[in-house]
Amino acid sequence: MGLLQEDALDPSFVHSTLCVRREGFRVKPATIRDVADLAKVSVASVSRVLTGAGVVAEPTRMKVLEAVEALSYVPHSGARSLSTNRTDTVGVILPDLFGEFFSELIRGMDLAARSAGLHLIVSSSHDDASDAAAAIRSMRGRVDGLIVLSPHLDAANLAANLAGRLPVLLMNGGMNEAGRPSIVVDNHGGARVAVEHLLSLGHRHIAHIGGPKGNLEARERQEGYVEAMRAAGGQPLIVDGDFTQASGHRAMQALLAEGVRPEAVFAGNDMMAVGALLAMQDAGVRVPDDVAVVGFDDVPIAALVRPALSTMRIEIAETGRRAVERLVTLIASTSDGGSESDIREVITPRLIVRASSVGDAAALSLAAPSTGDRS
Amino acid sequence: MGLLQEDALDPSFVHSTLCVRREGFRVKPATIRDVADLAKVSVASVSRVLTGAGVVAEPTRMKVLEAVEALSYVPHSGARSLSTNRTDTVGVILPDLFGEFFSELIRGMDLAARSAGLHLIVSSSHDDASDAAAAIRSMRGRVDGLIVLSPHLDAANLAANLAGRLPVLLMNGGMNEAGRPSIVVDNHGGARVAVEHLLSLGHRHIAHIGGPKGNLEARERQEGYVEAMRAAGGQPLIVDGDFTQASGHRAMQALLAEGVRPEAVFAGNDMMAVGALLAMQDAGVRVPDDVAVVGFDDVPIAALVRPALSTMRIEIAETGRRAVERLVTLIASTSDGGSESDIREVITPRLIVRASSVGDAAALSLAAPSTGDRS
DNA sequence: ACACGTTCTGTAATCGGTTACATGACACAG
DNA sequence: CTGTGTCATGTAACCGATTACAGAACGTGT
Repeated sequence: MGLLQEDALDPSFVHSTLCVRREGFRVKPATIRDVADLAKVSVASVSRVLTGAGVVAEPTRMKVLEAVEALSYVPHSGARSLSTNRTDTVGVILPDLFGEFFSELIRGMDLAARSAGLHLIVSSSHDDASDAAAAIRSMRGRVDGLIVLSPHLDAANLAANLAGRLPVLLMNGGMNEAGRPSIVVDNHGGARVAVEHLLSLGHRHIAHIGGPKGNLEARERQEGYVEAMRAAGGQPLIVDGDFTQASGHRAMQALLAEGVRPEAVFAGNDMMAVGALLAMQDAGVRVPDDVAVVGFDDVPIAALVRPALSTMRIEIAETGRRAVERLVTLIASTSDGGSESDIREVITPRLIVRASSVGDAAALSLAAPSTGDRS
Repeated sequence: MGLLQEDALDPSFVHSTLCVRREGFRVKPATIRDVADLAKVSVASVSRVLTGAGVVAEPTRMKVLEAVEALSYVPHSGARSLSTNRTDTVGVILPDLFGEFFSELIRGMDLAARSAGLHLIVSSSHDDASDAAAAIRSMRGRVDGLIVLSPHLDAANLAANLAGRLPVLLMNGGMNEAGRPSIVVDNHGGARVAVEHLLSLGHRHIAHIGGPKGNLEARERQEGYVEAMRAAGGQPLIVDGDFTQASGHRAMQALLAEGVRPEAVFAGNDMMAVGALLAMQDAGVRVPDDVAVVGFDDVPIAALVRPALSTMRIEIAETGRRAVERLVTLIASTSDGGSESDIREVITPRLIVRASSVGDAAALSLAAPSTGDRS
C-alpha cells in the first residue's frame, strides 16, 4: 500500500509466487516460508511478528505485514499446534444431540469456548461404550481437553481409554465417579424435591415416567422418586419411557388406557412431561385440576407449553459454560503443576412451579406466565 | 500376551519407556517412534501397519500391534493431518446457536459428518462480518472444508476472505449468491405460499411479524409477504421482531394494544409465531377462531404448542445432513479435477397446516395432532 | 556361483509452523 | 583500536506423523 520500499518487494517475484504455486487446478495457500521469501526475512522473524513473541524491529515488522497482506497468508493452525503442543480446541463427547437439553448445553459451551478463544469440536451419537471410546481416542492430537457426557460409560472404562493423557471433565456420569474432575447433577435430590412438591399439594397417588434403561441419570431420578414415595408411605408406580416426547405421550396413554388415573405425574425429563401433557389434553384430562405434572431439566419449551410445565430447573446453558470454564483451568493446571482441587461440582436443580402443578395463578407469585419465568 | 518372542520385547525397556517419559507430573503420550523402538522396527513399518497402506510381513505386524498395545499408543491426528494434508474435519460457521433452528441443523450435520467419518467443529455467535471472517481464517489448517451460514455477510466479502483456498458451502445466504456452491431456502416463495394459505381461508387483513433487520432470510420472507398481499389487493402491515419468541410476544402485544386485530398473522419464523400465540392467549384472543397464525421453519416445538402451529416446513436436520454431504463431494472434487456442477440447491418449504390456522380438525386430514405430524 | 526379481524394511525428506541458540551489527567505554 | 554488551535477525532442530526411495534378504533359474 505504498509503504513498500523498492527493494522490499520484487513485483515479478510477487507475481510468480502468487500464481505459480498451483497443483493441478487449485491454488496452494502460502506458507510462512513464502512470506519470509517475499519479505526477504527469515521464517523466524515472520513467526515473531505473527505470534507477537520476541522482539522485531519496526521496518522488519512492516515488511512482514506487507508480505502477509500480499499473499493473503493465513497461518496453518494444524502445523502451529504441532509445535506448540496446543490446539486451542476442546472436544465434547455426547451420547446424542437430540432434544433441547443437548442443544442448550452446546450453546453454553460454545459461548464459553468462544470467550476463551477456543474452538469446539463435537462428537455425538455414541450409543455404546466402545463407540464412545473410539471417539475419545480419535480426539488425540485434535484437542487440548475433553468434556465427556456419558450416561452409559462408567468412569473405569473411561479412565482405561484415556490413561493419563488428556484433561477430561466428566458430566452426567452419575454421582459415583471416583476422584475425577466432574460436574454432576443431583438427580436424586432433585427428584425428591419434585415428588415432595407434589406430595405437599396433597397428592398421594403419583406416577413416574422413567427414562431409558441404562441411563444413569434416569435411574437416579427414578430412585429419588421411589425413595420420596416410600418416605411418604405411597406406592410407586412406574411406566417406562426413553426421554423423548413421543415416549412420554405413549406412557401416559398407556396409563390412562389401563384406567389408571394418578393424581400427579412426575416425568423423568421435560420432553416426556410435555408428551404426557398432550396425551392428557387429547384424552380430556385436565391439567393440573385432574392430574398435576412435573418435569425435569427446564428446557426452554417447558415455559412455552400450556399449561406451562412445573419442573426441576437445571441452568443448562450455564452448566455447559461452567464445564468449559472448568476444563480450561484443568488444562492450565495440567500443564503447570497440577493441583486438582474441587474435583466434583454438584449442580442442584431448583424447583420451578408453573401452572402444570398449581392451577392457581396467584400461587405463582405473579410471574408472567406467557413469557415464562426464566430470568 | 504370550505371542511375544523373547527378543521382541525387552521387559526392562518396556518399563523404562512406560514410566520414564514424563515431564513434570504428566505422562507424555507415546509417539510412533516409541512404538517403533519397542517393537524393534522402523517408524515406517509402524505407520504401514496402522494406516493399512503398503505391505508388512505378518511377524512384523504382530510385533507392532503388541507394542501399540503395551504403550496404549494412539496416533496423533494433528501430526497425521500435517503430512496427509487432510484433517477429516469440517467446520461450521454460524451466526448464533440460539433456538431450535440451529440445533436441529447441527444435529443433521453431526449425523452426516459422523457417517462420513468426519469431525465437526462449530463456531458461532458471529454478529458482524469481520467477526465471522476472523473465524473463517482461524479454520485454516483445522478443517478440510467449511459450511458457512451467514445471513449478514455477502458472498463477495466472503470470497475475499477465503480466496481459492478451502472448499466452502454457503447456506442462508439469500438467493443472490453468485456461482458459489450453496444451499438456499426459497424464503420468498415460502412466504407467498404461507400468505396465500391465509388468503384462501378468507382472511384479508393479514399482519406480518418480521425478523431482524439486516437478516437476508427475514427480508426475503417479508418481501414474499408484501408481494402476496399486493397481489391480493391487500394492505401490508408489518411489525418488527428479531426471530426470538419474546419479540413475537411483544410484537403481538403491541398490535393488540393499538387496537389492531388482524384476521391472521404470518410470522417470520416459528419462535415468533409461538410468542404471538401466547400473547393472544393472554389477551383472550382465540386462535384460530379470532386470528389465524402461520409460522416458518417447522421447528420441533411448532407441533407441540396448542393450538399446534401451521408453518412452512423446512426439513432442518435433513438440510444440515445434505449440506455436509455436498461439502464432502465438494472436498473430493476439489482434490481431484474439480467439476462444479449443481452449484446451487434450493430448498422449497412445504406448507404444514395445523390447528393454528384451521380450527376444524377434520380438515387436518386426520393427522394425530398430539404427536405432531412430522414423519 | 551369479544375476535377477520379489518382498519386505529402513532412512530420510516432508508437511508448516515455533523457538533455542548462534551470529552479526552496532554503540560505547576504556 | 579493541573489548563488551545490547539488540535484531537468521539457522536449524523439533513437534509426530506419512511416504518416496534405497537397500537388504531371500529364492530361483541358468
